Amino acid sequence: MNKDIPDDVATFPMSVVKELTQLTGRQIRYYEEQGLVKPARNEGNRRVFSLNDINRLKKIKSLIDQGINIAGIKAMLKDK
Amino acid sequence: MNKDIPDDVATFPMSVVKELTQLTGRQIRYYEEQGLVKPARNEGNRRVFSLNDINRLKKIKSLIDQGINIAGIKAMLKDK
DNA sequence: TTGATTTGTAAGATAATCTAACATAGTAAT
DNA sequence: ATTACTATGTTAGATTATCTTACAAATCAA
Repeated sequence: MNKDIPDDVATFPMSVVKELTQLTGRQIRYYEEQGLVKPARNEGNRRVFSLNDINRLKKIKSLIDQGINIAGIKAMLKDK
Repeated sequence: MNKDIPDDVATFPMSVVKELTQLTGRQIRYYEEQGLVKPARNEGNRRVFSLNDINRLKKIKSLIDQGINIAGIKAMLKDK
């Protein structure tokens, strides 16, 4: 009945992503700084995340929880 | 591969809902005041919308564009 | 014309997010 | 053990987003 929102369309603000991923804002920004995620920005320079971004962050969170460091995660997520 | 977000979970901020529905903030707040939508609120009293909310607003927008007034829309959307 | 409906706009307050900087615990290397 | 690096926390100050309330204006109905 409805058109849903594609996985690559950025619609989620930081607050929601923090809840959904169980990551802190600091962590999310750091992972972006490390090139692990590249959330879009709105006109006011606020980050806006897609479902793809969120799933990627969940994956990162999982790997972090397994004790894998950023270098390892970079290697594992080098592709899509 | 991914768990998506259920239609009734509130994750969208005003800014995104305005874009997705082509409604103004004023309109959205007015429709809420008229009982046509009931978005959730976060801890800071900001509105947070679910996909169901957005689809309902799109329906309202469509009816408004057809020249139907609030009373008419209320009648038509009285049920779920 | 009068009154109600619907939306715009503005003001002032509060919340959310941003960047940059410094602090710190943990890990690895020397 | 000391040093250096990694990953995250915390704080500060600035900027953006959203909230409520009020008043204005346009539209529609009586």
